Amino acid sequence: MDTPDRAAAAPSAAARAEDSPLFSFIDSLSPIEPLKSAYSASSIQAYQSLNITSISSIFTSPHDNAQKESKLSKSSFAEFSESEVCADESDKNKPSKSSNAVRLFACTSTLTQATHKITSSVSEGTVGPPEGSNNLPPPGQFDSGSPDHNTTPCHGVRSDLKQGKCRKLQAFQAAKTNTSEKRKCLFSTEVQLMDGCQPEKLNDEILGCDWDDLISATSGELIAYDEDHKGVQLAVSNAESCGFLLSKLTGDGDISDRTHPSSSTQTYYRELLMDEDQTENAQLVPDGEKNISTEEIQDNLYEANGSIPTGYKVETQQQRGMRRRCLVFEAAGYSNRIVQKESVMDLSVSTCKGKSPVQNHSNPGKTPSPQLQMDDDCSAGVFLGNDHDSSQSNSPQKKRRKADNGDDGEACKRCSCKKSKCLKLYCECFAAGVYCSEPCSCQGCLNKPIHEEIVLSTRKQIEFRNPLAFAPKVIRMSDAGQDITGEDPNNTPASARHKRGCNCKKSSCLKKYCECYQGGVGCSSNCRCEGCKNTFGKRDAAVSTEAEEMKQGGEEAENCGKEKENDLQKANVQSEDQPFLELVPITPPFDVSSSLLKPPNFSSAKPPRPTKARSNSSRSSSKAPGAVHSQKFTKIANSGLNEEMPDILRDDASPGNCVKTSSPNGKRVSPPHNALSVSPSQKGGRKLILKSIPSFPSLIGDASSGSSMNSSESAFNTASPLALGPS
DNA sequence: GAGTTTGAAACT
DNA sequence: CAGTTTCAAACTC
Repeated sequence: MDTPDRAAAAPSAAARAEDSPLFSFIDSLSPIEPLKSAYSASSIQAYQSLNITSISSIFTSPHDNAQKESKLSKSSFAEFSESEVCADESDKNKPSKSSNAVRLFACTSTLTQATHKITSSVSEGTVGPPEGSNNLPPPGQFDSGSPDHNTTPCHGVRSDLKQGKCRKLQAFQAAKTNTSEKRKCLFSTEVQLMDGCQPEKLNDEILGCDWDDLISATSGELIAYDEDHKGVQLAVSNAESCGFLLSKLTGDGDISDRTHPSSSTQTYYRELLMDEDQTENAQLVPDGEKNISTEEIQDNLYEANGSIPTGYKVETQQQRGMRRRCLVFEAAGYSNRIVQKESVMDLSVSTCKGKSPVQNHSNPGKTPSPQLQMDDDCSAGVFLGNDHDSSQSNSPQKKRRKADNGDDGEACKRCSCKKSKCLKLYCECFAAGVYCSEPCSCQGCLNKPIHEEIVLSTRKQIEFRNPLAFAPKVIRMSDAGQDITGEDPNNTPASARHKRGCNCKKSSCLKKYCECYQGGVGCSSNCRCEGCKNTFGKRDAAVSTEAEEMKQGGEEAENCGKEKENDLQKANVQSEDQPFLELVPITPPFDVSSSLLKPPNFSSAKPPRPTKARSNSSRSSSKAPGAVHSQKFTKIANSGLNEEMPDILRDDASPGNCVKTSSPNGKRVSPPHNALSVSPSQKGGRKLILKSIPSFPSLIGDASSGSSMNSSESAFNTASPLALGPS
């Protein structure tokens, strides 16, 4: 990292963002790194061998985290405090101040400065160069981790954190082969920018405190690399912490001036402490001190973009949005490519939420260049507005910004869970398959990327209990039909249905308590509502209509006919928790169109409910909704999507598909999990339609994850605007 | 903003 | 599987 002859690489790196080490690194941070690698024993061992203290204890700063402290999920406190707080606050467990740590910080510092420089070169005056010869605040400004803050409880290292680290490490390993030299160039150049400040020296001067503590947790993997690549890879592989520090040092601009959180964020932070952690952490975290979650550190990798040349920014924003949105994709092993497509999708489709915090705080006064314009438009803000940073969102400014963006409030509205930890379907975010994000006001949230394992396992459990738990609640066919085919605008919302059906009693399906009404669809026979007055379509009408259809469908295969008849009877007696057989088959195309092809609809609705892309699952396949409602399906398809549907989709369900299905609880039925695979034996239109579901791969059945992933990927591609394009 | 209502989700 | 409880959103004031 201190090779002088590489100094010249910095400008070129700035100019050629795509070739830059950081870019490569970020690019390598695939969220779907194979879990195996993430858990590789070697990685974990290397990490564990470091006797790492927690990140929370590392980045505890009462001042320098105005931007981020409010981002802290309360879970960060709760999680760490409950089981992982180590009472021993002494230094005895701290790793000795290692050269690695020194290098890391030095690297960070240099990177910071270099970034400043690069950024400045991109847009002069946008980000003032760091102040002071070393451009670093005095030790006092780095209260976090300072001896003064040794009272901060040192937390254990979360296993998921380790895994995440290891995963990133793997990613880095994969990427470093091609980019290590470039990184070296970049970072060596950065060293040159330090005006002769030696890393160790810098560390000694600036830290004046236990920065080794700060380093230890996040630099575990880096240290492992340090042997081979010295500080270069150390810094790069520890981009998270580097990013964190970057944001501290540069992203937030002048630390001394910005260390004091805005009142809003501070308030938020304190609310976090008081509301949830007062019983757990309040006494452990003195007022004014702040722990920085690992999640936050992850975020900082992206937030570091604030001081990163524009060329990097878009890419990392995509990554950011990716993380925000692809909760399940990650777990299911979606390819990074797919995820990126999703990101692109977001860019083109998603609502314009608040601009990125990065942009806000890192590019003050920037004169937008054509490119930096790109960052400023809504597409760029989507991701950051969608990410799980909460600090910015909680500022009135940001909220106002969101409101100004014109989208209805619901688009930005998120959960407010208090007790569910956002790990139950009560949580809209969790139910939607997304991580909680800044708009959320949840408490004790575990629905965060950092709690990925918990989230996924919980999802699994819920899915196991109810395979359709995460399926879209409402099938809006009218929008889809209009969007895709441009036909029949008279396709009323009533033609769509709430899949599971509501159970309203007092709301008469006239209020948003009613999911059908909320979804803008009429009630159906699936509903068990009383006194239905759904303006989008009453349940009684739906039932009678379906009854007629049933009768007309007498020529259907015998088994299917029987099923239908039974279904009709059930509907008529209004006592059956009829699975959403009726419309499940059409869900995918409609969802695709409504959520992906029709931005207005997208934005006006709640976070798009992820449709389940069912992959192989004996459970579901054996209980496939079948063709009980094949005629309905056909009718619907003809009315709305016939032109757009593949021939196979227009095919009436074959008798073979007439499988009566039932959910475990009798209320919900899962579409075939293998619907995504285009198997000849699964030629039923339903399954092929499901292929289009832009949804999560089933978490059920890991054994089929491979096929699941593939099929999900296929589904996703189909769902993606990119895939939907003429190409 | 606090309190109430509501119905889905979770639990037993 | 039905009844109950829990939960958070929707709603009202």
